[in-house]
Amino acid sequence: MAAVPESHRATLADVAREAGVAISTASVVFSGKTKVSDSTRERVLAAAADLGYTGPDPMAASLRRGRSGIIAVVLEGQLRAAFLDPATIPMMDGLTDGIASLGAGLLLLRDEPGEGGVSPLTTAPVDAAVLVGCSGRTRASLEVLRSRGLPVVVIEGDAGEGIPQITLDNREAAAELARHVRALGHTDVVSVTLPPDSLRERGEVTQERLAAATVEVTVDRLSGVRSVYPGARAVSAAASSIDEGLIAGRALLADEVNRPTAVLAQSDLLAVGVIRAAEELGLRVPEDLSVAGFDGVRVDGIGDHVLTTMVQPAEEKGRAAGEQVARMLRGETPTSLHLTCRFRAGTTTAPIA
Amino acid sequence: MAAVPESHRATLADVAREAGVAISTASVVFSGKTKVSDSTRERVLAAAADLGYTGPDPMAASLRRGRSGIIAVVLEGQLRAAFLDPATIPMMDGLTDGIASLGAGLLLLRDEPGEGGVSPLTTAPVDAAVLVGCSGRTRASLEVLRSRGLPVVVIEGDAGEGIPQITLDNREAAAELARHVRALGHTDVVSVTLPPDSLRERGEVTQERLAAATVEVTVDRLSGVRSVYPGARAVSAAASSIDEGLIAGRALLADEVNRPTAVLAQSDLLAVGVIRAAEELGLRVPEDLSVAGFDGVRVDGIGDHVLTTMVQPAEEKGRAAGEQVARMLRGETPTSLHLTCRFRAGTTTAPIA
DNA sequence: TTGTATGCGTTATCAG
DNA sequence: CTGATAACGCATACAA
Repeated sequence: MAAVPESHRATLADVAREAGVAISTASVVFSGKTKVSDSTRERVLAAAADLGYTGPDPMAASLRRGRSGIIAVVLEGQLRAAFLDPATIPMMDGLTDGIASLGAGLLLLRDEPGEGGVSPLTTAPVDAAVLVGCSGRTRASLEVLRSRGLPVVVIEGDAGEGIPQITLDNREAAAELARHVRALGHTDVVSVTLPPDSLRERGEVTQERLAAATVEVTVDRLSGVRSVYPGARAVSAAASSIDEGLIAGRALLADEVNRPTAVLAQSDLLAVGVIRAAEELGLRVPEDLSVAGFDGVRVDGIGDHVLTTMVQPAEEKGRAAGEQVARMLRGETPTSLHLTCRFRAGTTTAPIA
Repeated sequence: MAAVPESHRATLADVAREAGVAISTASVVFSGKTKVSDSTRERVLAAAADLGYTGPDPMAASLRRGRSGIIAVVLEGQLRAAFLDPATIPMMDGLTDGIASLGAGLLLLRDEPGEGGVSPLTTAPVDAAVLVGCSGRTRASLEVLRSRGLPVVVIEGDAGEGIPQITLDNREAAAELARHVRALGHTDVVSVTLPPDSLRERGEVTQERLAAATVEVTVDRLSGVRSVYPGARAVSAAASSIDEGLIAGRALLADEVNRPTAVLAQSDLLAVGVIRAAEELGLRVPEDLSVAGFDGVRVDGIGDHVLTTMVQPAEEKGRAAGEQVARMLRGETPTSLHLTCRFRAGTTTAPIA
């Protein structure tokens, strides 16, 4: 094998010349789209090896076929923010599977304009895009993508006309959980919610605040709870994390007089935090306090508890999005999907004493 | 704005014709590489808006420029496996920063061959690649990338000749932590390690097992501990998680007779698990047991403890890799970097009683 | 089965 | 400041 000349990488033309065949023939040897005699193939492959040719140039191939083999995943803000949600990773794994039939890769994009002021969304060679949690700026990203004529799928976000989206039955699922708790006899229930808006302030979720809320999932899940417990009290955390749940839990449970008998947390992480707050205060879960979560992701550090929760099909969410992308790329019409969460009985809720 | 014809997206040629200018002129209006009179620019922009032209086609531009604006991040196995390590996300954020000057995006690739048997590594239109945790199959990926003539940077992995790599002073950092503990008077110390190999079995780290270990970081950190505490006992966890630390901690601390006075965990997550195990058994940290971690990432759910640990420059790791990539792309010679961890005194270690 | 001819949509060079 | 022109490297329809 000859050394690779840094100056000029070998091209198909070089290989063809070396092998004494036409460029198209050499091309076909690599794409496999047409039969080629064994002898020719070998000659071509030998020439390729000799020249250090490792296959068609991806950029040239992309231009020619009109496909780059890359799907964009558009997340809000910093990566670390997006990955704070434990459902994100399984979702991405599902997405990877969903687009596996395309042999495509995932391009991680933030929805912020980059250095030069131009968003990578405008300049990235992608075949399609998946928007995750479409709110605020993401809405603008959608416009850009659409105007480029790219297939777009939205996961859990307000997409608008004619854009396939993957949604969760957040409201109904929250209601189911609430009914479970009601069936256990609880009447004094508080909801610990995700941040309702980008302000991310802790505290009571008032009417005003709810009216101005921008995070759909927060609103939906709370609405589900209140369909069972009208007017139920709700306090919001500043983020979805164990520590935030702990803070909310401490505030909630410290007041012995108005202490609820059950807490419905809008995420498993928050629920774990609440449980920990309860334990700190000497309350037993579920004997003294029932706690339910939401998401059904594997939470590290929960120890022996099994959280009562609604399991969301996180991986399925990604896979579905990927499949719709694949369909659109094949020219088929995509469909929106509404996925449902599944109730999981755990050890953290019990009949009221 | 005219409707976008699905049949044929407008091209620069269309815009130029509509605006009555040469293609090259229209091109410069978008690239800004040359002065253009205001009047011409406006005509071109107007024509573009009219035709629904949103800018140069990325694939064509890529081919022409020889740059796709995409950097590959090659991770081992499933995404969820890679993201189990809490240092991964800050690392990715750093990487994003590091390549910001390139205006490039990150393409997530697994190092497994895809559907058709051909790895995306061969066909993805990327300008460079960052390999994370180079072991086993990743080693083969390196070959592929190199033969394509792409710049490659390796983060925490065995890269081989002439490939710039970003490494951590795992051994020395572990030793520093051990010295801290020794200075506190502890003589009975156990190390809870990361998995030494892909078997991921829990249990005593024997001589044989250590000799057959494949995970460099595990070996290095243990070696650092043993440079201070020769022959110190070590038990391995099956993964880096709180729950695994809990399991290891229970096993370690249950035996009252041989109970160590200090535990050096190879990750913060493991350390938190050990602390929890101690608390379960009624041991106070740090009064009855000192526990130190490694990584210095923010661990959710740790409550009020501040872990004594070595803070690894996770974000810096990514940034450094990104910067080296940027350098190589600019034709400059890259350099390998050896980053050092910083000791952070917390509330989980104390002088021996 | 193999070769011929086009053009995918740009950008860079250079002349006007 | 603007325009003509030549690649960039390949994949396909079609002819042989």
